[in-house]
Amino acid sequence: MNAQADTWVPLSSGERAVALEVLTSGPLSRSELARRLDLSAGSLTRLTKPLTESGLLVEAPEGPARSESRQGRPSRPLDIVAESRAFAGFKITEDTVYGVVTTLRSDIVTCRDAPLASREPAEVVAAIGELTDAFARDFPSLCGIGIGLGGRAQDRSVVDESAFLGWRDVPLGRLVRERTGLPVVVENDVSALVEAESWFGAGRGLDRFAVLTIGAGLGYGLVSGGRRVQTAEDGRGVGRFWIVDPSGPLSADGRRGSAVSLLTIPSIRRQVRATTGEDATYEEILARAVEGEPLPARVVDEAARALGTLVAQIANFAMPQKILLAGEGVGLVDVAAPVIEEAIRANRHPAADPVNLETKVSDFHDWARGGAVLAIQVLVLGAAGSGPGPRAAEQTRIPSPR
Amino acid sequence: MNAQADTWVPLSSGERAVALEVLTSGPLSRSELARRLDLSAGSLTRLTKPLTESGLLVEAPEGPARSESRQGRPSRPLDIVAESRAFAGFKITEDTVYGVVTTLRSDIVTCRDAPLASREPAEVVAAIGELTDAFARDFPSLCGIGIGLGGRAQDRSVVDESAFLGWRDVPLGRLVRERTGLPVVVENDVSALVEAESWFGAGRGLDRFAVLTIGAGLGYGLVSGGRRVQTAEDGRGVGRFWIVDPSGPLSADGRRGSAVSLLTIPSIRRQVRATTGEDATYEEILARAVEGEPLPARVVDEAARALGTLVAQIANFAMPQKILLAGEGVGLVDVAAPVIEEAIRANRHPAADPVNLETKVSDFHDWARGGAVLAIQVLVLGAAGSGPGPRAAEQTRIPSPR
DNA sequence: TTCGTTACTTTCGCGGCAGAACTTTCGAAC
DNA sequence: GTTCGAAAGTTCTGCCGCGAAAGTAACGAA
Repeated sequence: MNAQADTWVPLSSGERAVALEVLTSGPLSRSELARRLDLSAGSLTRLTKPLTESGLLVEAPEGPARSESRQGRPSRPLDIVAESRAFAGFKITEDTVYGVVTTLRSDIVTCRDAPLASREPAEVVAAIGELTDAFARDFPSLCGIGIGLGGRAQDRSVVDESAFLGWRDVPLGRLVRERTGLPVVVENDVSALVEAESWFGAGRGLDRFAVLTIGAGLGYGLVSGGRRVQTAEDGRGVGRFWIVDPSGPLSADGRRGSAVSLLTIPSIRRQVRATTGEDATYEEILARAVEGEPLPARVVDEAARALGTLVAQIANFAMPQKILLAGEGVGLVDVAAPVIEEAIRANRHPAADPVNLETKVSDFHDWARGGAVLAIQVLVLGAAGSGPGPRAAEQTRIPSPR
Repeated sequence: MNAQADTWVPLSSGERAVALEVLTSGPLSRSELARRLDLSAGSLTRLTKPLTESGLLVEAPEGPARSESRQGRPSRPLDIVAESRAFAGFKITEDTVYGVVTTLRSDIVTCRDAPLASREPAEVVAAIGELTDAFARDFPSLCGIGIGLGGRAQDRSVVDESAFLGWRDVPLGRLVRERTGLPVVVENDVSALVEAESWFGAGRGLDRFAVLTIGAGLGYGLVSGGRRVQTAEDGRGVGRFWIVDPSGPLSADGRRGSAVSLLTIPSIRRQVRATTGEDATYEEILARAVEGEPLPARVVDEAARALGTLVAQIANFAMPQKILLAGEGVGLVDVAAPVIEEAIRANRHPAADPVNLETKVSDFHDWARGGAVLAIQVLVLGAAGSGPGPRAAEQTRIPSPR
């Protein structure tokens, strides 16, 4: 029952494939698994037996939805005991640490936040430590911590640089590990969100998948071959150099019409403030644009056009099967969908496949959940695996033929 | 010796992996192959033995370059007898069919072209037939035909639509097959070039690889996971809807600053003609821009900026390991490299990895070579395989873990 | 000569897989 | 209710592919 190992690494490659498939794609019968993994029915019996015996998989409680009048012997869906483990995920902002506890499936069980008096590493570690203590009281099965923040992390542990925290080379992973005694993963927040959506969210099972986040800044992540592509600019504030409209508004750093200057929440608020003189929240601006107030409407329209242009460029060049819009700034989509769609149309071939666009409003707890997913990945893959996908060793080689 | 099968399909998966690796990456010793394919030395003996016995692989003649003072037993590189087979590749333009014969390695052995009196399918088939007859006389081992053209092909056989030929639903594959008796593949020319570069050219062995072609039109192709991504807009004249500069010059179809209107050879010539009044060739315009003539220089500069912007967008969003610029219009790179680089810099994060950009001047025979590569692929993979990469069945599934 | 080194071959044994036969459990037809 | 077919799952067998280890071959260096 509780004979689960501390990591899935001892599982054979076939067993791990089964466990991962069940983890990411809900309860699945053995025959369905056989189809998905391209294995014979016999192999599935062999692979699932040790997994059910060790308690990692259980036969699902057979929901009442099984009234589907199918013929033949009813299937026995296998499921993971998602609640058997708990994971803590944190998102660090300028003034608050947001924390969540999730199940193995990354469903959020609890939220709890802590204000930050300062941005000193010690202060942040203390806040995370106290939150973790509280989490561990309620969830003794807590077995991993993932932390997402705006900035870059080396080896998923050391914060290389974080402009908004003013950090350089802070060994956050080690500090939190020493404070809590739990394994810790530190990663850029956008990267964590991309992993989370690729494993458990909108990008589940997709080969090519793109995420664009809109908030205080912009974020972009690409999944190719089922694995997130790592780049040198990850966590360094992407989008300031995506010039959407060379004749657009001039930003503080001397560039015209960058995506950041057109699309981020602070930029939109600044533009409205500059023209109307009054300070309004993002939501107010969107509401006033809907009501037809000309100045906010113009700013929002410009933002929507920029967003549509970006989405079209992503679709044109990266050709993902799906694009996810996330972050606190996606409210724009609700109020300006026609403009966005028009901009996409204007920048994309009419015969092209329609852009598979999904929008997900994310608050800070969703970002924290991304951190928890990293912790889940570490348990499942051992060490710093990144995404279900071809073996790491294959990354740079020519994949096998046919 | 000549006991090669008509297709590699009877080979086992491991054998085909070995043969493909040798085919695309020159002569390789068994131990080097073992490293690349992640197999043991013993397995390599097992896999290579039937391949050498059947004559598909031979021990390389051991070039004199082996003076490398390495210790131990000298390696016996294995090679493919590239000249054992010949392949015909064709590129159809408005007024000419360009033909080449290549080896198994896609090295061009012969070129021969035929003028087209009309664009009627019968005329084109006749021209290809005559060229093939001539090729077959000189190369009795000719065993496949690949045809590239501007347009879309269904099932690699039927020309769906081709605007410049004025064709719709022309069964070109069947017609040429009946005329020549050889297996025929028909494909969009850009797609063929992408396959060729991905297998034998700049994109060899790369997981993510992008190709941008500049000529009478624009072309774009993306390789992800070692396989070319197919899209609905392939062969339908891409780039007319990539708005690079919303305040750019107005094109005939009412759009401003599209990549096509800024970058293609006809557009550049038209712009120069409109401002100077005289008709100049593309090469003349480039030369006059270099000499400092203001009007051509301005047009060329704008084109270079557009190209740099596009390259940056591709790098930003598709994150390929390499971008290849190809086509007849890449002469632009020679005369305006600094402007292109500046535009890339302006549209890309300064901390990002430098764009791995390669330029390849392509004439029509290079396009024809792309067709030949398709024929090679058919021989090697059987039927319509597309690129070395994960098994086709895996395409839509979640790849196996770790 | 001898030794270490590297490339390749041979042999052996194990693990993972498919395939076939079988069991279980359902719906549908009679 | 009985029978049949269909689908899910299990058990068993055989086989193929791989790695591990030992053996052979061909070199350079001491």
